[in-house]
Amino acid sequence: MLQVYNTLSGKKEEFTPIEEGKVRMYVCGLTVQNYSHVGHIRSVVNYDVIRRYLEYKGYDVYFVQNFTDINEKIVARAREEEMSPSELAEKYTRAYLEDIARMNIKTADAYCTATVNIEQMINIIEQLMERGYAYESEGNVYFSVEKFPDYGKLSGRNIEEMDAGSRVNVKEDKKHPLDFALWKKVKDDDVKVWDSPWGPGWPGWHIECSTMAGKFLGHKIDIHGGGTDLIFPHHENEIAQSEACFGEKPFVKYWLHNGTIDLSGEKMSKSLGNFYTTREVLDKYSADILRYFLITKHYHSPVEFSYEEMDKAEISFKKIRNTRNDVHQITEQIPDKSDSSFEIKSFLNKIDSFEEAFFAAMDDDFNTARALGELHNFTGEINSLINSPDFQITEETRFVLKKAEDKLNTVLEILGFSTGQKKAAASEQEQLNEELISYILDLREQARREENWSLADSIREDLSQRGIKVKDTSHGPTWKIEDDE
RNA sequence: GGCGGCAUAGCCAAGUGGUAAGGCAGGGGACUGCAAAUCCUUUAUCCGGCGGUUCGAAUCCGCCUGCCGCCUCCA
Repeated sequence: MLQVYNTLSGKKEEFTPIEEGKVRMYVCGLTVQNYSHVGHIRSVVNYDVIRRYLEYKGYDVYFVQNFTDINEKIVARAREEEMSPSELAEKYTRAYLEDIARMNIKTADAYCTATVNIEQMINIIEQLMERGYAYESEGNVYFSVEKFPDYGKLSGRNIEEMDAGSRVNVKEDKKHPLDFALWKKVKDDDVKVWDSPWGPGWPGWHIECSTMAGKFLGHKIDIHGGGTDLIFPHHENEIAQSEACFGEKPFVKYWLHNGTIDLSGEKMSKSLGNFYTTREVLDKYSADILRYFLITKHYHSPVEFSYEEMDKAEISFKKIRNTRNDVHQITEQIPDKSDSSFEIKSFLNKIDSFEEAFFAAMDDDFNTARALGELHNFTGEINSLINSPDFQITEETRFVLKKAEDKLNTVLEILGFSTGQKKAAASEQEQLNEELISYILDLREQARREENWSLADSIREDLSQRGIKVKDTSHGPTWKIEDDE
């Protein structure tokens, strides 16, 4: 049974989608004003894993993500880069899509942007005004929080307390300090604005998510995700707008929030200027390692990013990957013998208990940290088995290890790691290459048998120079094309 | 000032009532021509502090201390 922590209730709840077998999922994307940073990518990886897991469990998931492509920041950044806001947004949207492709993120079923949905937003703002939830003031339109009794239910606040403690300068044209903009008047002559019944301007930030979630997923959705820093006011305001306009509640059944990435104890963010972009980290480490680093912690917790910890993650992840590769090498080989006295049947139980433990962890609010711990236990068992002195490759051991390999591939796939096995699509050229490498290694084995270590070592070194890493094992040499790790 | 969260070994990190997963680093072995990898073993009588509830708490309650997030743009 899958349980998820719902910010709305503050508890873990059993996950049951609104419509059986289907999951409608909306995740706040980013303001496309710059390259994505590690904090963004953590969020993306997190919901990628959640989505993959839901799909693995058989749900038909429809996943939508937005881009905020117009606001004051975009305009400011566009000036800096001397281009139009739309050009800037396009540039960084494209960069983002490149980043997530490198990260092996499954693409959303739909991406949406604010600027192509202005009409729908205006429509919703009009409805809110008709229903008395919103008012116009000097060309701006605000949502009136006092008209929405549930305001604060997500973030656990109430209007009176907030009002008392407010330290923010309040715009005088608001009826209540917490009222937020649905439509903003913009008088900048150099910037493209949109016409509206209230004059030229552009939409407030929050309305785009209500509008687009409603448009693509309907008025009630199963999962809405984002960073903890969006709980208030962004998601609180989304609830207010959507429930007030569509009249259905709850707008979102499960609110999921991921923790932020910190640097030296402070939140990594563009406004603080303390961030590492996704691409600069990916220039140093593979996507798998960054992903591993991110999911060894529970997704709610804040995570301190550092290259020291990335180095540890690299070593730790490679253990898992090496085991997967070693097992694969064995299952690909022709058995030495048809049978032997080596006892392996009991290992099937270990495969089963691993499976059980792994999925129990994932069912517990997507506890990837625990799941990875179980994975390490399992790879340890496998290594212990295949490295034991009397291990032999027989039909039987191969059969059992094939099961283990399949299990490993399944969980690595769920967690979104690259599976790396591209054997199926090997071209003729690749096959020829493989045959040549096998041939070279056969010659090297001959040299080794003759204890011609200098020749054997220089062959290994030369191959390594060409990106082919050779490893001598008790079952003979293995090789692989070096990845960028 | 308000709301919320966190505090587990040298580091990272699971664990929400039954007696401390996992990874990194370190110690000791093994395997090995070398390299790479791997295995075994070891490292918290204790979970920020003080009280309380309980047969029993890192886990529940109270107080205290420290750190962080949000309340302004933010994944």
